[in-house]
Amino acid sequence: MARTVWHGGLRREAATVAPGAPALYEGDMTAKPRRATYRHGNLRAEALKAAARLVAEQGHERLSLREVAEKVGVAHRSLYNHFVHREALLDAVATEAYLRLAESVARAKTPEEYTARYVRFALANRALYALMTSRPHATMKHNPPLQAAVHKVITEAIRIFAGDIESSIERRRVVMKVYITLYGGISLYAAGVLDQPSEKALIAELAAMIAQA
Amino acid sequence: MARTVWHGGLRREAATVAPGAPALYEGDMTAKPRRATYRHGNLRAEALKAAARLVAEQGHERLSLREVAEKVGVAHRSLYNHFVHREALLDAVATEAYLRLAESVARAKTPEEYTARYVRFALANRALYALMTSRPHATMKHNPPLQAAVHKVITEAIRIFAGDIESSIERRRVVMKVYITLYGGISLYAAGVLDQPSEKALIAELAAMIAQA
DNA sequence: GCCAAAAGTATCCATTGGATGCATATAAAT
DNA sequence: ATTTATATGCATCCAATGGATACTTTTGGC
Repeated sequence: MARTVWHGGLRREAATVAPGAPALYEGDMTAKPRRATYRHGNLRAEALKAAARLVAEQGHERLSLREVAEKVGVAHRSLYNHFVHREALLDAVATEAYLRLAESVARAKTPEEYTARYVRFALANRALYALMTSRPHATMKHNPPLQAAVHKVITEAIRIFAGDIESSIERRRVVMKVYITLYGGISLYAAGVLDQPSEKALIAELAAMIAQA
Repeated sequence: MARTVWHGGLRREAATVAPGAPALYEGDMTAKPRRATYRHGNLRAEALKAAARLVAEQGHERLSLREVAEKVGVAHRSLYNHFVHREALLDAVATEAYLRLAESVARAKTPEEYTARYVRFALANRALYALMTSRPHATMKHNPPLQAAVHKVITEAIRIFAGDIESSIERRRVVMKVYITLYGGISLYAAGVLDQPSEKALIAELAAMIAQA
């Protein structure tokens, strides 16, 4: 068995500091853009931001912890102090995105406006939307912040689409219809299957589908 | 820039053989459980079968070429003789799945039956369905076999749902509605978001949504 | 029979997520 | 003001993966 120990792109200068060494971080600030302070200060938030941008650029499947770490200037392992694993980081990114979406749809006053806001958010942030909808349902059940964020979006849908419906069972049915249509429509459109002439036309079409019956 | 893209079962460049090498493969048959024959015989087909099973078991994201190779008893690199890369293998698996689905829906005689067959296939083969719908649209455009397989499924939908519609534009609209509803409904149901009482109820609900207007 | 292509194999590479163990900065307790 | 705990950061290691290169063995057509 080959024990090939591959030391990635390791370029460290030999000298590791001996135990009990004097002043650390003295003069070798040349090697890497070492941060001024040992503590980062706000790693979690900045990592989240960097991750969100990377997801938007390359899709969540391609997000690598190491790339995120490099962007914010820390060792990749440091991220584990704030996120138990890669999926947790993605969950956190998704949570923030849901909150932004909720904020937008909360301003809707009509079914058409909700539809428009939802669709526009999804299409303006396709990779992010793909991430949001990719979170396994099982995961959500054990991630209160994420669950709460999703709930906000749904709450607004209930307010708009089923506010005056008595039967709770019927209310449920309506909301289901809303999301089946929105999710299906956006997915197919984003995938290029629906070569609709425009985003506007898509919105109109989906709003019409939802309005039926 | 080369616009090659399908890479179906195509073979790469010739493998210039260097002369006069010392004979390996002589006496050290002890090391690994070498297959009886050097040639596998039907590697492509068997790899496809193994891959399909693995996808069904663990989802397409987790499929590893090495695992597939091990299942069929070859070196992982051998798969590259039949599939240019991992994605091509997944495309091939998806293609076969689409053909099976097409075969099923082709037997449908009514809209309700089409819906039922489509939904049942998707839910009985969730991971496979996820794979099928995950193929990037751009990929499909350059993969004739996959494209053809998808087309068969759609053709049957046209026959069933829009057979007697004159306007081609209206026909398109109807088919779009069918897939928006089916895809959205199945995705949400499979994700656990729609806690419908049963598959049967889901089918009825989706069929009703499609039938409207 | 010869030989080029087809179909395998071993081996290497870069990159990744994650585990371990240690170092250090800051807040809390003394 | 020390001491101590804990949160946060780092270097290093590891196994796995997709892919590249180079080589060997079959096989089918001549």
